[in-house]
Amino acid sequence: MAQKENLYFSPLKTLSKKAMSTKMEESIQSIFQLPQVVLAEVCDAFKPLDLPKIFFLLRSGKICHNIWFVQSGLTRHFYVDDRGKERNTWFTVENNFTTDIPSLLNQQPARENIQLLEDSIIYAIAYSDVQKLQQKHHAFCIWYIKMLENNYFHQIEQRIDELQFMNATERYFNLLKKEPSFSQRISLGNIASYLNISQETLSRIRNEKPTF
Amino acid sequence: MAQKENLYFSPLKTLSKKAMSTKMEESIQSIFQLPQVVLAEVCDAFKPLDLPKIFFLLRSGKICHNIWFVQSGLTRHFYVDDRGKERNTWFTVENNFTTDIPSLLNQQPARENIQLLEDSIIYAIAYSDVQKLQQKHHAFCIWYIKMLENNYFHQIEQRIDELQFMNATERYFNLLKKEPSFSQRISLGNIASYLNISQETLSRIRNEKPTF
DNA sequence: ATGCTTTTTTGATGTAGGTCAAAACACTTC
DNA sequence: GAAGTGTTTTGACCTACATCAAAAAAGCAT
Repeated sequence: MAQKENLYFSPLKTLSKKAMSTKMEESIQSIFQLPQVVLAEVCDAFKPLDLPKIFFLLRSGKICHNIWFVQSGLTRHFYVDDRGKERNTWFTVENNFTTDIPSLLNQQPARENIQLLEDSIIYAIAYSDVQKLQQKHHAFCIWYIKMLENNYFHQIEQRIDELQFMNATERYFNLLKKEPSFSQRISLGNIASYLNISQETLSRIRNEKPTF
Repeated sequence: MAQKENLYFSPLKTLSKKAMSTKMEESIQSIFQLPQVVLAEVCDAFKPLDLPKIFFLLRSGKICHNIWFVQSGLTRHFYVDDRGKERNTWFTVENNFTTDIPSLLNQQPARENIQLLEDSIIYAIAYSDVQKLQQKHHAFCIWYIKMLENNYFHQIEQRIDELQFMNATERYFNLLKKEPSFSQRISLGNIASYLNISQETLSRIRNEKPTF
């Protein structure tokens, strides 16, 4: 799974403000209705980026400074274990916020990499701006709490459940149910890694071959 | 693991306000320094309870209305799986906040039970009061965000890691390192359930007997 | 101390899913 | 279309840990 990643270490292309879609505004407002002034400020803090497949939003070892909103496209979060194997921990699909929590909150080097699996339109907000907005606007705090609660907690609690209480087959079909598009968009190997199943076993599950 | 739980279905004993320790105040202030007025209001919203071992803070099927602060004592979170087996999902030790997120946030029946493993002093705040405080005090929002971030995220991300990337032996020693007191305070069976290991295997791990 | 209950340990056996190696398939690119 | 690269499938074998059953130990009440 060696990537031609270095090709893409060019500076981020920035979309014009005008090209900034209202889709993100909608996403923001659907979480909690912000006053127009605050909304404008929040949107202004999010910088739109048009990025190619294979680009790294975050590299292991670097400190994470952003929260991202995936407007279109797909990311995978992974780290390299002590045996050199890439381990996927998360995918973020369009209309979701994402970041690396441990690195962001403690401003410490990230274990995770965040890489694009598809050409994507991403809005990035600096964590320093998030903190400023928190200080400045009470309404933003409320929005932020709800964003964490809806977006983050829910998903993460489910993930624990899957890992703790489902077997390989159940994990796979559970994922298919939640994210039907994944089987087309993400390679078997990447899905297997996320589900903590070997490629071979996932292949057998997919083809309903019993392990005999 | 049949409990004599019903013995304790008496109304909650409430401690006098005077008995309310400053320990919780300290815990609150250590997360984020609140203005005196706000702090007073927050403390006032937390009701102290002196509860016996085996008491249930939350029962599966009920809607969770509170966030709790464990001043002293210990809780276990568990649910009963489809085969009738109790599955521990979490322990909360003194000086930590706890609740059942899925039930609290969506005000839906809980899957989890939260039960005391020791006589405990618990401070309970109604979620409705949390929401009122959020609306009323900007500072409280900031405190709340930090509380979630420090308290919750960090622990929960670690939990995913343990489940996804560690084997049984690693999970056990990792827990011992993080919570050395657990081996004294919590029965082997309860620890095994939390670690998602059978009692027998955990017993062998503890006694360094290889599985042959 | 003497039961009685609950928890922990030990041993024997079973199985889900991992690992290794090779073949089959699917893509790009020339 | 052939060659090259990456991905998926297949088969043989292995291992970590579960399950079942029974014994031993530890907590309790009386």
